[in-house]
Amino acid sequence: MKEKDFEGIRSLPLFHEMEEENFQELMRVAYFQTFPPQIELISEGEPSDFLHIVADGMVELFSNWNNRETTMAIVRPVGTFILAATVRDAPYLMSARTLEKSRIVLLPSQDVRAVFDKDNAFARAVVTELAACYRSVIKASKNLKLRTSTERLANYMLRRQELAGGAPSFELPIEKRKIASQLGMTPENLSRALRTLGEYGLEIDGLKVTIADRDDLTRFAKPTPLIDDPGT
Amino acid sequence: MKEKDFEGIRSLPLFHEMEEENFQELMRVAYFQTFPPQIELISEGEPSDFLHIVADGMVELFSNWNNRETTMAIVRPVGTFILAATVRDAPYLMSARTLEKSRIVLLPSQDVRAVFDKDNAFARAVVTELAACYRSVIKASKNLKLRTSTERLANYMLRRQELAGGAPSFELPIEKRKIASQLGMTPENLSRALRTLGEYGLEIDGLKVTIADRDDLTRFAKPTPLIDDPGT
DNA sequence: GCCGTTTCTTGATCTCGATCAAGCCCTTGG
DNA sequence: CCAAGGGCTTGATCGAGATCAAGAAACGGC
Repeated sequence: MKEKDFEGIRSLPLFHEMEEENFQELMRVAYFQTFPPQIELISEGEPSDFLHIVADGMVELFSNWNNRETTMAIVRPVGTFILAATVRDAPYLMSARTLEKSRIVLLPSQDVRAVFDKDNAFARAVVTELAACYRSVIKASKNLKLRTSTERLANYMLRRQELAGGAPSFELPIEKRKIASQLGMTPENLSRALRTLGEYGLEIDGLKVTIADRDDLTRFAKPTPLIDDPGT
Repeated sequence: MKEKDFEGIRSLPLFHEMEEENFQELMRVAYFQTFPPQIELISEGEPSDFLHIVADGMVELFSNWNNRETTMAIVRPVGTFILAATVRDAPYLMSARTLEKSRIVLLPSQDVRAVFDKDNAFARAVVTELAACYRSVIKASKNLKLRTSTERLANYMLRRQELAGGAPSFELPIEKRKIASQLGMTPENLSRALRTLGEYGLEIDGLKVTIADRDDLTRFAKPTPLIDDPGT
């Protein structure tokens, strides 16, 4: 079981170029754990003892303030989270919970920092990864500040369609309330915004979305790589 | 003139620990330029040819979409910007303009990447800096999603007071319209929110702010290091 | 298969914030 | 000194989104 995970982790850009010896060392000290759904893995404010890797399942990153809560991101296999806190040895800024049964790999932060110090390829990969994380949050921030909720939803749907392979019909990956929270809106509002997007050829039935005319929706959504492209 | 700047730059965490030789190399290939106010230094979407350092003056980072514009951050001496784009060799996600007469140091991105590859101390510093940038954007995002505009303003004022040394009276560093845009609100709304904060002991006259009772304002603002602390 | 829970939806209402418009004040340049 | 322009404030109105409430649909557990 562990060996299967090794491959997946090794294939991540973050671990792909590092020395085999150092990779093995990290795997040796790693904890492999399976969690049921709805388990809070970490809480914001706690010291960052582990770098987390989602080997299987799905994890939600969220934050609280003054009895309000918001979803910051969803992490899917194979992805990592809390890299920045690990690097800086600072408290977590977000909490994390499993959304479904998930297999999580925990790398002790101090070991990650130790390998970082002696493995240049790994150090480079950490920098590249962090820069990517930074840019994706900047994009999320632009999305929030420059667009209305319906515009955010339209672009979200276009992106989901791409990730699903481009077919006119596809399934939403998470419940709508989480999508709403991620997009900075209420579930009620999401419902209404979906009806609004019907005017631009978007049909929804449960979690199944059908985009009749992509061009039509695109004209409304006005996507730009400087906000919507996950890679660059 | 240049030598004076050297010290300021060298004192930055980003450049402080690197080899003197490599630092000198970077300074040798750097461009030192003074710009008048309101000059657009870079535009989002352009390739990232230079890492920028604000040696003197003030620079606004902003973004546009669909005829809307928002202020993302203000960079003050001595601070850098566009580090993530430089590292990834990816297009700028934000534009930048001078707000006042500013002296800017431009480091060619490829030289920065070259030094990064051979100087471990610099590489480590880049990672630390990027992690800090990432965390500050996450905080900004939480601020936007979890708070109302008046709550954001109250916390902004508390932070400004700290940065000004803690005295009851202090001056705002930029025009209110920029503050409004940074906080994700309109100038009109900022004006009204300031009046609202009067109920909690905040007085404003032009750019001069007086906080009569910090505890009172704090009870309303409910600041938390997980959103408002710039350092951690 | 049924019950209880939770999510989703829809409608009504309200609040926050945006927009539009006008007047004031300050700065800047002639 | 005056005129022009821009930033700031204030009021009125509008619109987006939040909240409250209730019913419908989906899901999970026994």
